Amino acid sequence: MSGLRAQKKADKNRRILEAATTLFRKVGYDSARIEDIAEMAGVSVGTFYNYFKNKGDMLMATVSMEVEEVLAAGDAIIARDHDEVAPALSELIGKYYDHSLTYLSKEMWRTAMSLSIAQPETPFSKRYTALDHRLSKQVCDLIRALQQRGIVRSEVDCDAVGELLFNNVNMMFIEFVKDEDMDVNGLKASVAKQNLPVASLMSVGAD
Amino acid sequence: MSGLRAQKKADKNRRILEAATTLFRKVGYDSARIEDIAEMAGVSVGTFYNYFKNKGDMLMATVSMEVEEVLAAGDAIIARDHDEVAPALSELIGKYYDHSLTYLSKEMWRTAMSLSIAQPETPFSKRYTALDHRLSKQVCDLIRALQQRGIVRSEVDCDAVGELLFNNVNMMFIEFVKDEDMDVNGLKASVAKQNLPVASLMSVGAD
DNA sequence: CTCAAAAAATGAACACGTTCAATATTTTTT
DNA sequence: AAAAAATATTGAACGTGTTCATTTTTTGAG
Repeated sequence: MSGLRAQKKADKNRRILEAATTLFRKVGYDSARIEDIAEMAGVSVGTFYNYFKNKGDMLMATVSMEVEEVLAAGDAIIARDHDEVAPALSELIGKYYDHSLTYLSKEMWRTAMSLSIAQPETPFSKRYTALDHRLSKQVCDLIRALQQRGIVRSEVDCDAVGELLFNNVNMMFIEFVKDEDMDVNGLKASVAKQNLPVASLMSVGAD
Repeated sequence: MSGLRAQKKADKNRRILEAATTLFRKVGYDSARIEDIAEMAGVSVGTFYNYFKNKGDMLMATVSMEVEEVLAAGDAIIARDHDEVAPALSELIGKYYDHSLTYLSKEMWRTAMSLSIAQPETPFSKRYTALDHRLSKQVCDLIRALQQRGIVRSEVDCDAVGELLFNNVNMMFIEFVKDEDMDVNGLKASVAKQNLPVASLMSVGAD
């Protein structure tokens, strides 16, 4: 039975991941020492590094799950009928923000973003950046869908506006995770206010 | 002569700062060890920490100088006459980008941004964020100036649009410093493309 | 079943940012 | 000018992420 080794491996992988996410949420990313994670998972420090490239890589599993779910939810929103630009945008962006703290704490987001900027050549950063681009593309897709339904002016460059809006969404999210006192509703309100002029200018009918 | 101590202090401060920036640019931020910086400055490691709170704080002096200069240049641009939105925006943003690598390398920017996100409660992060806000406000000021000259539609919310545009500028700058192969001209072209629809929609006269 | 080769686990050792008790220097007081 | 107080310097020691030579476990062929 050659499955013994494979099963042990899968089991340890799961135990380490569980221990890490538990500790990250309980004591924070920085204070969760590899030694503690390894002990809680019932393995040695060396084994931890056998399963994960480094401490930061542990986060990516969680970030990835988070973003994949929100992308799926976003597709469902785009598929629906919308008759105004601003509410459609608010719904998609609101979904991003509402979902954001499901698996990750603000501190975990900060760490993930920080790592992806600090070491852009690592697999971690490349995966993070790829997820970001898929989100950006989704906002572009929404604008394009609205344009095809005749809600957005036909001369508007959907990709240009979509990227612009998403970059704002992203930057505001950075401000959000940097400020422990800021809540999701405040964030959504700020972004809605920023989007409004662009949304109304690009709408058909309004002038 | 009570100036002996003060003069020594100023001298050491300068020597440490010089050594650090030299090494950061020569071998990169991560590879520049405190021990090396201290040795090059002719002081002990302990003394380094007497003058600077930590390694990251060394960067802030440089970042601060960089941004202060660009803010001054930006004010001069805003004061000038403009008759179109897009070129005015491009000029201000182009100045930001052109100036950005004067004192800091891409790696130093990445480190600074990364630190400011990872530890938002530190003085480092607070200073960085404050500089960011002043830049954001400057973009708002430009839009407002254009509006007062009758170039931007009167119903446009200048702060909303300004923040949106600046957040895009900022996010694109993050992409820029994450990619060693991207040059300033490519960056400027991308941002100009993103700005164009908004610039033309908000212009008086165009529809 | 035995045993050699492959795979996995281990924890001591290392690197580097940071701290701090001890020491040295400068300034002030008398 | 001597002593006391204030300030500055020092480098060994510490904490924590990461590496790697060694040991243990698993596998499959003979």
